Amino acid sequence: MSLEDLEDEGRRAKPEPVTERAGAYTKPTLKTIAEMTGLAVTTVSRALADAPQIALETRLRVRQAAEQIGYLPDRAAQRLRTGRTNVISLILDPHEEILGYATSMIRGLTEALRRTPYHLVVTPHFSDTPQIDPVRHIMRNRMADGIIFTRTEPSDPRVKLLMENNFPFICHGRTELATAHPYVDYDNYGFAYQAARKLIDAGAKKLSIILPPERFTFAHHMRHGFMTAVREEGIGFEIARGVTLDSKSDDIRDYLYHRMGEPECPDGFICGGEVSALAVMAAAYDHGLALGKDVRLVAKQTSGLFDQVRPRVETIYEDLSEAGLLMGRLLLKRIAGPVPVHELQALQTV
Amino acid sequence: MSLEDLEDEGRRAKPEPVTERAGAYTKPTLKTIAEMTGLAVTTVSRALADAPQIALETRLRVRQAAEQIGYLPDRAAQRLRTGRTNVISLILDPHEEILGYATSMIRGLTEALRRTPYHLVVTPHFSDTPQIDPVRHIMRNRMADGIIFTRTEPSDPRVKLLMENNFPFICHGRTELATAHPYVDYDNYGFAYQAARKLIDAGAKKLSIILPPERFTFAHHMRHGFMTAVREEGIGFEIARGVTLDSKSDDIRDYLYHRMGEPECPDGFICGGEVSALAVMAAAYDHGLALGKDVRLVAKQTSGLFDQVRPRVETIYEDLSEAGLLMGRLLLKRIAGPVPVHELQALQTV
DNA sequence: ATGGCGATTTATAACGATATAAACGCAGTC
DNA sequence: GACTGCGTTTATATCGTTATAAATCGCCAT
Repeated sequence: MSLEDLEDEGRRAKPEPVTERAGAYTKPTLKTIAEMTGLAVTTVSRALADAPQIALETRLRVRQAAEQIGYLPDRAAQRLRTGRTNVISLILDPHEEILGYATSMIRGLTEALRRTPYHLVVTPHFSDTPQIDPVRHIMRNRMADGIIFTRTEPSDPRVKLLMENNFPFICHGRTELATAHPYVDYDNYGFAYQAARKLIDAGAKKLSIILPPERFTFAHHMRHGFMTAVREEGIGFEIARGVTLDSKSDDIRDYLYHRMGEPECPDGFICGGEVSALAVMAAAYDHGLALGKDVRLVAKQTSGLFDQVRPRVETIYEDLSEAGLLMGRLLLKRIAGPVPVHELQALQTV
Repeated sequence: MSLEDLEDEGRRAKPEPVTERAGAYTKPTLKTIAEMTGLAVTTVSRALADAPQIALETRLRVRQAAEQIGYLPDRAAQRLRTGRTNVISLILDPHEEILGYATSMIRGLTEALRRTPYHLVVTPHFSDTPQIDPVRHIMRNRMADGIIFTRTEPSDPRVKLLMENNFPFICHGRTELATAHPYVDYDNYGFAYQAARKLIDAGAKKLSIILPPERFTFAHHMRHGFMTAVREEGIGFEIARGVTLDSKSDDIRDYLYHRMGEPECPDGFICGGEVSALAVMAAAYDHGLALGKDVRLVAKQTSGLFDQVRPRVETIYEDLSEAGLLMGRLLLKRIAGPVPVHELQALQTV
């Protein structure tokens, strides 16, 4: 159905074109349908909501009329009246350079929101203000029906605030709070554990891991998995000092280059991110060290990037797109009504 | 100011707590301020709009009261009344795997929208429906005040539709339409031209370029820049057949691997994307060809990725974050009022 | 006929903001 | 004292939707 058809329908429906400018396209509303069918606006509204008090025949007639003129409810009006926004807010730190991290998640989220009335609004969180500000803002001003955020901390104030106010949300990552809360997380313990075992199996004698910043819960998970593996094997290890996965990639490379020139340097590296893995490779290359022989590497893979990286690097995959999908689905479920918390938790395994 | 303070203010303002549940936080509205100041709702509205008919003293008093209770206008109500949505819609194809492409642009966009009342809404366009659908939908249902989209085509129907309806938009990339339209674009002609010259200067004897899909305008620009350079130098060349920058990276690598095993293979490659550049490197590696000696490469860089890639690769930078910033600024300017089209065009130079 | 009942439809008010036109108070003028 | 004009404030209506209560209808029992 073309735009022109719709205009025609709109005009035909209005018997008295009083103030209507010729050719002006007027958006169909409930009133339009009411005039078409000779019913009251209220009836049309109820009919479209499929209320059982409205005669079945009327409901069908109304639905048909609505379809004919391509009626879509006005979101602003619905929102004003009902208080529901039909918006899911994704809080993103636009300074995060994390390669494709957000993109993958957005892909999964939009997939989950497909064919629902929900829109995805990206709410930036600029790091010069407290993390909790956008959350408070969204809650206080009813900017969304649900919130999604990432980079969860052990005693994350955002989680506390949202739980206290019973506001629907899903976060990427877990807290260490006593009360259970909704989340989608990746098993970073398992990642680090498996990565360490792979390196050991391949013959590495001393392991090193570059961790996320300490303030994030998943840094602890990774460390724990790493420590468990090295302790089990009684192998040498160290944890990269002064740099994290959030450091500028040049800084990571500089650190590694420096470290590789020192005695007792590790020969097995674990990287929780693709860019830092490339930095390891660059540092080794600049030292003339052979990857897979002098130095070994296991990286977390979140995109197709490492399929093209040579020499080939062992990777463990984290599906961020699926994480987004899960977060979207769980959030919609939570918004629809009260759900036991454990049904709103998902852990992606290695 | 804490949430509790706000509640207190809210209650203090209401002299008769009739239906108000104790402790329930009620969002401040114009009415709240009206009751606080003893003015009419209309006056408060006009005062906050800084209308000159309202006495300066009143304006100040109202503004102070608003600040005190942390008043923020209800977007749904404003939208319903004024028809303005305060929303910028970014149309994204969530199936695009383009690494960080969207993220960079979103970063720039959110920066441009910062401290404005505008929100960024990501509108997915699933490739199983016509490209124009989301545009039409946004226009017909007034879902946004302005639209941003990417991957512009020579006679892009989206541009036509938006121009016909005088709807504010900026697209990333240009059309070849007769009528000028707003855009932000990167000089891909210059990119390909410079890339070719770099390769020739480095001693390459036969050049190859991997182009974007033909339907996008920037594919033509790239080809043109490429052809101009090779013609000027009278050097051998070819254009990758059967694969584009949108192909799966494995397919690109397979194509290149195959090509590198044939006679008269190019020894200089131009890649308009980071993943495809890695694919070139992988193919060369798998053949045992030395990069920078047997095979040369110039890549377009849109992230910090290639700073860590070894051996070092010559790159030309495209600032997508800046593109997003520009698009945001220009769109806001356009929304604010009519602007000559040439003031809404920006070309990022190489 | 009268009342009551179930099934269906409708009128009214409200959400929170703003555009429009009207009203108000107070000066100065005739 | 009535009139005009100015600066300021306010009442009213409206955007499109929906929750609530009220109204209408036919039909059956009284």
